[in-house]
Amino acid sequence: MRRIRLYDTLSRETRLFQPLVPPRVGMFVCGLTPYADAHIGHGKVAVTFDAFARALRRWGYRVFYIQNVTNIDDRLIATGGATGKDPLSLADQHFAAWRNDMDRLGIRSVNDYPHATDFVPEIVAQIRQLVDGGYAYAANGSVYYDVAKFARYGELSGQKTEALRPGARVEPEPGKRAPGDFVLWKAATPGEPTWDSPWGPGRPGWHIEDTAITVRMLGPRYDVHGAGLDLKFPHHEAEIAQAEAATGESPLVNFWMHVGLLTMKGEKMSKSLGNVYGLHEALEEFGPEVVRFYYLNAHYRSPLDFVPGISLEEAREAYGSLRGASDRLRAELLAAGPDRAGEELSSTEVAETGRTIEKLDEALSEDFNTREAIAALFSWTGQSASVLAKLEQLSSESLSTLLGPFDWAAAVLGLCGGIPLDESSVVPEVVQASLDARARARDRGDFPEADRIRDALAAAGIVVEDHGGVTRWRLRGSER
RNA sequence: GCUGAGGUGGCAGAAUGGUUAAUGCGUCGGACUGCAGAUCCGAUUCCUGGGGGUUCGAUUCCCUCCCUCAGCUCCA
Repeated sequence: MRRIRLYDTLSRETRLFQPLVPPRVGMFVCGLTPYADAHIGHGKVAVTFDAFARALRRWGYRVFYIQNVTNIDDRLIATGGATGKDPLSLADQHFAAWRNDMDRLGIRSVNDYPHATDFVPEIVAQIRQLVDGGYAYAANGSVYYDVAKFARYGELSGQKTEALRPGARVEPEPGKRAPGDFVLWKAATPGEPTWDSPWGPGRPGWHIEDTAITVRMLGPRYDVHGAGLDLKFPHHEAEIAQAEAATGESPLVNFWMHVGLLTMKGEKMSKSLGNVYGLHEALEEFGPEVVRFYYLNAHYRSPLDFVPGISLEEAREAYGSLRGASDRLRAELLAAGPDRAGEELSSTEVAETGRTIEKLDEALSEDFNTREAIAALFSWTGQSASVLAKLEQLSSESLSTLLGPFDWAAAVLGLCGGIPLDESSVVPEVVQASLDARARARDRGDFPEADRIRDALAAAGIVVEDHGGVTRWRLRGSER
């Protein structure tokens, strides 16, 4: 098992990663409230932890990764009410769309998506523990967490409850003992979905589902909790307070991993600002790998500023050269078959390739530095340029060796994988007929006609390139 | 105001108490092309927010100031 160091937000230090029960790793990532479609900020979190889980698994850890779905919540009820839809089926719809986008993004690591409403008995049981333990109190059919009873409340975020800006957005609900207390169980309001509880009909508060789920599925303590930085307070603070008070065990989480937020031209994305860029649109326009590359090309804890019309375009340019090299390599190996004889790599080249793979693992072992790994991939392709330029002379074995770093990238980062060219959508014979016409035009020196044909093909998304005496074509955006 | 994360070349973005501070994009040359693209070769050697301090040596450690973003009970 590889030695990994990880930054933990709670202790504010980078420490050796030691799972509670190696090689198993329990991992929980705050999921979604499916009241709207995923945006590119959600994609960043998803890709970060997808790649992180892939890396751990590559290193021999047995990762159990779950992501919750808050399918009952104020926003769902509000959105449902506005559109005349049942909140639960609204949640199902959006969750289905979310899953489609995540599949397209290449998210493969999540083992399960537990839904809040499937854990109501666990939620009620945990609230009861908190009430019995004196950490929570009932009022007007609701139950609140008494923040003052949990001494470490605020430790994760460095907040002191008494220092919170008074009155800001703290609802001065009747029944609350202190403004900072948060709701565990919300008394029923007519027309909303409700469940029975010892305190009367109602529904779960926002924070409680996570700990009900994790205690049940991962145990009272687990290894990794991930989410966007914006959830640190109050949500994660509440999770700690709930779980640790309910189970009596501490710490709830070994490593808190908070992902730097993605901003839009320097500002937070939000519906009220009207600057939300949908993940679906990004995938449509740039394809999954460019989007993944964009996220992974920065450290996960750094904030990332998204500028429409620039950020993903730059990512496409940068990623294109890596993708191009891996495509050529994979295509050549496919053409060569497994047993082609040919030039062998020098021992230096073999060693460099092996060392590159080692560098990739090392980069991710030090606080999951994907940017460093990508830099190593670029360096290696740069160094190997002369070899990569004469692939048709190499043996199959040499080609396989050279594929090593790209196979690593495919497995862990979800980049530079199998050839995704969707050539079935064009008819090769038709393209070839055009190319033949162009070749005849070039032969007789009619370059305006040759260029007209090339431009027409380009307009259809088919890029024509002359390599020495050979003309090749490919679909534009072969990274898709 | 309080809490947290940041400030690195034209841009994006790593790293480190010590050889020329990665890598990529862009730009500029060259090779190859009818031209272009792709690819290859080379250049872009005076970039670490300001000011102090510790040190033989600071971008890194300490203090201080300035600026940006986020959180302060909807948020990934």
